[in-house]
Amino acid sequence: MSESPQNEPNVVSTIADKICSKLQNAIVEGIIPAGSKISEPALASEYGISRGPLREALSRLEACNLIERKPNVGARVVTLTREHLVEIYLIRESLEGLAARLAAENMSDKDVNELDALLEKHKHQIIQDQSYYQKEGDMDFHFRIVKGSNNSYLIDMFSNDLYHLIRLYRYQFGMVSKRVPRAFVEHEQIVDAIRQHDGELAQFLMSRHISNSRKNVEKMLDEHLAITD
Amino acid sequence: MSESPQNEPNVVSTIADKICSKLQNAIVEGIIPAGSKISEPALASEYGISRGPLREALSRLEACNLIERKPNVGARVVTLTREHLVEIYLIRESLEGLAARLAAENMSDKDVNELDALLEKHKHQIIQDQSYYQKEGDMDFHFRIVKGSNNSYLIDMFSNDLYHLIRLYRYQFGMVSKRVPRAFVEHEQIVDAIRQHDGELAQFLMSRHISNSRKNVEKMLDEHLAITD
DNA sequence: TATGAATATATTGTCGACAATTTGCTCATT
DNA sequence: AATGAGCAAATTGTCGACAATATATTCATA
Repeated sequence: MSESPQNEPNVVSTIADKICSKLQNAIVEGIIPAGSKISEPALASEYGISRGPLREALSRLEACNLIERKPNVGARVVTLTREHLVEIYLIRESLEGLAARLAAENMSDKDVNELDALLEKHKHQIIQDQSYYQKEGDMDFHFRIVKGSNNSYLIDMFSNDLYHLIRLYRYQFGMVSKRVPRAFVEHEQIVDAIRQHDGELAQFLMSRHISNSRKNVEKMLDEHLAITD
Repeated sequence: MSESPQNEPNVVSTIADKICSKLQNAIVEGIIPAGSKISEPALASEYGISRGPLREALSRLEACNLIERKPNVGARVVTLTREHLVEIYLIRESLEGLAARLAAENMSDKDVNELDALLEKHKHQIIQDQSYYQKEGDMDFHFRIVKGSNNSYLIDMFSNDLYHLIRLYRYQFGMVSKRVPRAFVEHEQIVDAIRQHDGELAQFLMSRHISNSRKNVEKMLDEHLAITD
């Protein structure tokens, strides 16, 4: 049910919580279009709730950079730009590089084995359904390593802010790349480095992995824009 | 008036905005003690407002990791731990390293000159008032470089989340170090690298600068704890 | 016709009251 | 005296209504 990366059953009790999750998905999937204005009365009646919990949800959406709010004016869904996407990738290079280093230093053998099992699962999924791996599978891998860092702020940033932004751009720019086999090999290299507790190497490989991914995306965007124009 | 790092006059119009700023300062300065429970009715009447905008403010405080909320239970100010402080420093090493690199690539000569002027100002302040440089002066320098990165998410994270957390720990652990002269030299080195548009070097120097700072803080905490026990 | 002021409409911000849930207390039972 | 069930008090979550602000429209004037 829940699209959020945390494993816990996620018993979202309050209305604000539920509506926040729904809105996150609605924005990611473009049901509420990028750049569009958000009307509080309209949304409230649409979801059958009052404006109180809705505004609480909007606060959180603002915090995770999915909407922008101006006092006394209202909220808009963010507009997607190539520049912002690059900005996000640069931050991921830096932050997930750190995460990989810490994961290499901290993860137990048991954790590493589970990570390996995940890769094994992905190997089969790639054959039968590349698109799944490209979306959720890749996300699972990266989030697993962030969790392995054991740094609460890192985990927090990833699961609250970055996670939704990454999904948003994946969904709406909807790019399917030829990089899947290459990316999978890079994942294997990263896990190897983590298993050997080689933090420096894990950091280097993770940064480069995301950097490669960024360059690939930039190239695709350029080509796509060239066609569109 | 405003303690926030952005330069704009910061015309906070809405009550929720003002109360959020006030609460941020109150928490940073320990007026609302770390680890204490927050009573919505009590706070609301204390500040002479209703619970609506207060809850909106609490949402933001939660987003910047100053308080923790549990549904149907309430909010508590975060508790300060050595581990969390180290986590924050690690993230700063990574993120501000990136910021320095981007700043070296992007900043105009005019921006670099202003940064230099800031250092010159600090040089005099150190002589007459070390404590100022150690708190706000250091913050000014680091924020200036983050802004120089021109990465909106980086700027956002720093000014919304990290900024307040850094101030919180500085205030409450209130450590005054002997590192001021050394830190100043490191600042100069970083600016030099930025002036030469040597991104790699700027990143390395900034990461090491924060890493040194972290080690110094860890050492001081250990000594302090040793005395306390 | 174009521009701008004045008004009208709609939207956001704030408030106080009620509902739902949790916490603390009382009291009976072992 | 200690434990636990049941009840009372307090706190959080939600709602609908009102106030303040911004946007849209109307109308007069150049």
